[in-house]
Amino acid sequence: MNESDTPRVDFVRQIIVDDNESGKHDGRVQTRFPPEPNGYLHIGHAKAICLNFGIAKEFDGKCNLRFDDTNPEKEDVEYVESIKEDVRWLGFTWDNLHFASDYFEKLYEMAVQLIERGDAYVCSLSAEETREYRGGWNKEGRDSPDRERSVEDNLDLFARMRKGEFSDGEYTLRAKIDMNSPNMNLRDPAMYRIRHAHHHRTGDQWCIYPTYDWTHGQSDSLEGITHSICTLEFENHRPLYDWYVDRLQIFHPQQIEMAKLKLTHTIMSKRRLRELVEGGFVNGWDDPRMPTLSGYRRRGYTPESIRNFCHRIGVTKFNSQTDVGLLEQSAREHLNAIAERRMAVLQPLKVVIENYPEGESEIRAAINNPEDESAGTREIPFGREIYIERNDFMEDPPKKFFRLGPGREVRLRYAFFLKCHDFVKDESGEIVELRCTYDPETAGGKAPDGRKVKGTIHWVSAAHAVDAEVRLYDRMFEKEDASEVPEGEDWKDYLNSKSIEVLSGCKLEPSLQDGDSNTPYQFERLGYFCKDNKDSTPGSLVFNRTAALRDSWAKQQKKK
RNA sequence: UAGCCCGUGGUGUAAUUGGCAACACGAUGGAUUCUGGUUCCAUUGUUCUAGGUUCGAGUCCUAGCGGGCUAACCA
Repeated sequence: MNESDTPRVDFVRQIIVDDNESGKHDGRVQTRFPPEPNGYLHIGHAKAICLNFGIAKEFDGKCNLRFDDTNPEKEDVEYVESIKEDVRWLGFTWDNLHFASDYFEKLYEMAVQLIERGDAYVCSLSAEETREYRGGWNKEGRDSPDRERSVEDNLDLFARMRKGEFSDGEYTLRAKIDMNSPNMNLRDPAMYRIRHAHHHRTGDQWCIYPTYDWTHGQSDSLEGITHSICTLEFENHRPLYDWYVDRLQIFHPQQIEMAKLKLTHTIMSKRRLRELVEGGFVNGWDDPRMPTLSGYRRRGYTPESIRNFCHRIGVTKFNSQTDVGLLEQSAREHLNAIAERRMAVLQPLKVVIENYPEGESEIRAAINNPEDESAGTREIPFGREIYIERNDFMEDPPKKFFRLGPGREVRLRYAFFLKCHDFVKDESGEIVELRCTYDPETAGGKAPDGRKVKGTIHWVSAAHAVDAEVRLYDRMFEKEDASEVPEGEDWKDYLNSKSIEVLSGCKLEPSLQDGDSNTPYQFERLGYFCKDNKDSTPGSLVFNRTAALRDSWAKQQKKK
C-alpha cells in the first residue's frame, strides 16, 4: 500500500487535467509550496506539500519552494532551515528555491506602476482610522481623505517612505479599488506599511514592507505558477489577487482553494503551537507529542506513512475533521512492513526458572520480521532468570486471560513453555518475583506430547538485558475537537496530562544497544519504537513509542 | 446583519459529469497465527430538508436548514 495504489483524481487534479486538455498553459504545470518562515511545519503543511509536489511529479511539472517572508518581525532563518529540512525529509525536492523578499525591488516597481495608473495612493490614516473608515458588512466604507491625492504627490511620498523619512505607521500605500465592495479585501487594501525592522534576509535595506496580499499573487505570477493552491480562507482574497495581476497585465496564475487539514485531539494553529513551545508545555517544536513534522520524525513516524496518510485523506473544499487514528494507522501499516522485531520488557517482573541450571545460558534464534523474510534472524540469550511484563501475570486471572498465573503455562516467545508455581510478595503486598519451571522439550515452540498453551509472552534475559528509558506518548488533547473551546475557557486546560509517560529501568534485549534513531523497531506485543534522536546515548538509552500495537485484549477489558 | 464557499455510512473520501451509491479506516462477529500483532472472511447505509425538471437526480433548478471564511498596516 502506498501513494500510488489508488490513483486519485481530486477536484484540484481534475482542474489541471481539464486545463491540459484545453491547452490553457500548453500542458505546463507549475506549482509551489509557499510557507511563511515563522514556525515549524506541521502535518497540515504536509498535506499541502504532498499535493503541490505530488501534482508536479504526476503531471511532469515543477514545484518551487518559496518563502513568503514579508513580515520581518515574525520571521527567522531558524524556521527557514527547519522548513527546508522537513520538506526534504518528507521526500520532496524543489525545482527552484525562492524568497518573496527577493522580489521586493520588483514589487516596488510594480507598486510605482499602479500609482502611475492611478490605482494606488499613499494614505496617512492610522491603523485605527483605516479600520474605522473601512466600515463593516452592513456599513458602507468611507473614502480616505488622501484617496484623490495626485499621482505626483503619491510618487513623491512613496519614494520618501522608502527612503525612511517617516516613522512606523505614519503612511501606507493602498490600492484604490472600491470602498463599498461587499468583499472587505477590496476596500482599498494596504500594499505597503512602514516598519523600521531588520529582515532576516534583506537586513536593513528596507523600511517599507509589502503586505502578503500584495506580494503573494505577483510572486506566483513572476514564477509562472499555473496552479496556485492555497487554503479556503483565501477564497475571498482571490478577487484581489486577480485585480492586481490584471492591472499589472502580467501572467495570471489560477488560484485553487482547498480545505486545510484538521485532526482530532490535535491543534494545528501555528500561534498556539508556538505558545506550547514558548510556555514550556512541551519540549520544543520537535517534542514527539507535537503535530510538527520534526515531532513526528522524532517520534518515529516514517515519511512514507505521512505521505500515505495525505493520500488517504484526499483533497476537498469541505471542512472536515480527520480522526488522528487514521494517521496512527498509516504509521503502523508501514512500520509493520519494515520494522524489525525485538523483545523489550517495559515494566519488568523477575522470573526465576528453578529447573534451569544456575550460571548457564543459551542462544535462541528469533525471526527479525515475519513480514519480510529477507530481514533474517538474530540470536537472543536465554537463562535462568528472565524478565517478563508485569501485566502478563495475574495472581487471580479471569478465564479469558491467556497469560501467566499460578499453575498456568505459557510459551516464551522463541524459547520454551513456562509454568508458574509460586510467586513472592514484598511487605507492601506487591509481587516481586515469580518461581517457575520450563520444559526443555518445548524448544521448538511446541510440546512433544501435543499439549497446547493459550498465550505467548515476550521476555528478556536478566543477565544480558540492557537498561533503557522508554517514553510513551498519548494524544496531546483529551478533547476531540481541541480547536473548539467554550467561551471564556483556556484551550490549554484541555491538554492531556497523560500525553507522556516516562518509564525507566526497562529491560531490552542486547541487540537494541546498536542502531540509530532512524531505525524503527517493533517491540513484540507492545508497539513501534525508535531511539530518541536527541536524548539517547550509548550509555543511557532512550526510546520513544511511535505507536502502540492494536490491542484487542485491552479493548475488551475497557468495555467491561 | 452582507458577500463568498461547503453539506454523501461512525470518520475520511469516490461515483466515468444525469444511469445499479462505491473505496479506505474504524466498529462488531468469525477464521488463521510461537506477537491478544499481521492476514483472511462476514456484518454495519433515509446522499441535510422540501419542492421542481427528467423515463431516470448524490449530480441540474428553486427555497429552506446547517456549517465554514471574511470587517490586521498578520499570513
